[in-house]
Amino acid sequence: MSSLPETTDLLGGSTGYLLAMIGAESRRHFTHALNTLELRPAHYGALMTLAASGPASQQTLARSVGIDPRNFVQTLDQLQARQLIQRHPHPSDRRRHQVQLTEAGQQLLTQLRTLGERTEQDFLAPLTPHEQQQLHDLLSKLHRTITED
Amino acid sequence: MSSLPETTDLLGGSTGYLLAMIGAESRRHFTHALNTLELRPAHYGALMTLAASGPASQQTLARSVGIDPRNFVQTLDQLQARQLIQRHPHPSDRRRHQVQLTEAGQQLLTQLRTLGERTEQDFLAPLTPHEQQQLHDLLSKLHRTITED
DNA sequence: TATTGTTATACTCTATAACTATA
DNA sequence: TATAGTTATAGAGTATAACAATA
Repeated sequence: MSSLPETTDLLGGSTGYLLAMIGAESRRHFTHALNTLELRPAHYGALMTLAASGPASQQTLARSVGIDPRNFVQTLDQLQARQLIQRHPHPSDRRRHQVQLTEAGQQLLTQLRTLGERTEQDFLAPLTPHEQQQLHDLLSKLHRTITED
Repeated sequence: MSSLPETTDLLGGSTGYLLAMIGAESRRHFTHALNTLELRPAHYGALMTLAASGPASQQTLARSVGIDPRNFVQTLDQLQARQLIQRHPHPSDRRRHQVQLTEAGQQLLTQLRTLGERTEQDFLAPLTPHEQQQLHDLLSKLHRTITED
């Protein structure tokens, strides 16, 4: 399904339900855009987080992206197969793998960033810039409190 | 994974990503609450929409809930097996099934409504009532424009 | 004992193709 | 030719259990 329920339904009265539906739609929108680069959201999250925070262990990275570390192994395998990331042994802890971007991975970042921004602007176009800022602030506040637990 | 990524990550700068993550978390929260009644979100959507709009065809109902009609058949089968809904032949169109709540289904609604409200309030607790209203308005506006296509 | 990475498995959600019976 | 309901199937996302190597 690519379309959301009509506005006449009563479920739309619930903010929680709206949040779940629009969140899913946002993800679909984003997933579709990433398809042009043959990437999925988890790949995007991994690459962007690596770019932002530098080399990290798989556990740290997985938690930052919001993916279960056990399900993250395959995601990294796929990125490694495309030579976008590398796994190195951690200098002092032999259990860990230090994950980092390759040159190819870094080169992809420019495209990834513009694609991300364009896709987001496309999705949020119905809102004014001020409303977009409001939405971002409200979501940030929710996000902050939820993750504080 | 039951926890969202930390606030320090750069993905949180993207409203679209926040939307997708918090939407998923809202759904998890809601799914978990519905578990106490051995129902899933699709069941909840079907029952609440039936209560609001009265008897409807499967197609109409599926679209109102936001589920692909092909995937909706099983959902209705399960509700019917628990005798919460009934399928009747449509009086003038023999292709259609008229779906409606049973008495048991209607009796469940009270629990469903209080559970829905309590769950939503729990999730949105970090926001003030005014902020909750703001969020609802913004999401409604997005929802309306998206479904207008 | 606890943690890192891994494999295997399962369940839900979502998406699509193909069929039937009716219109 | 189009629509309503159905069946079957496949993929992505998510979750859990169990294991080896290491701390």
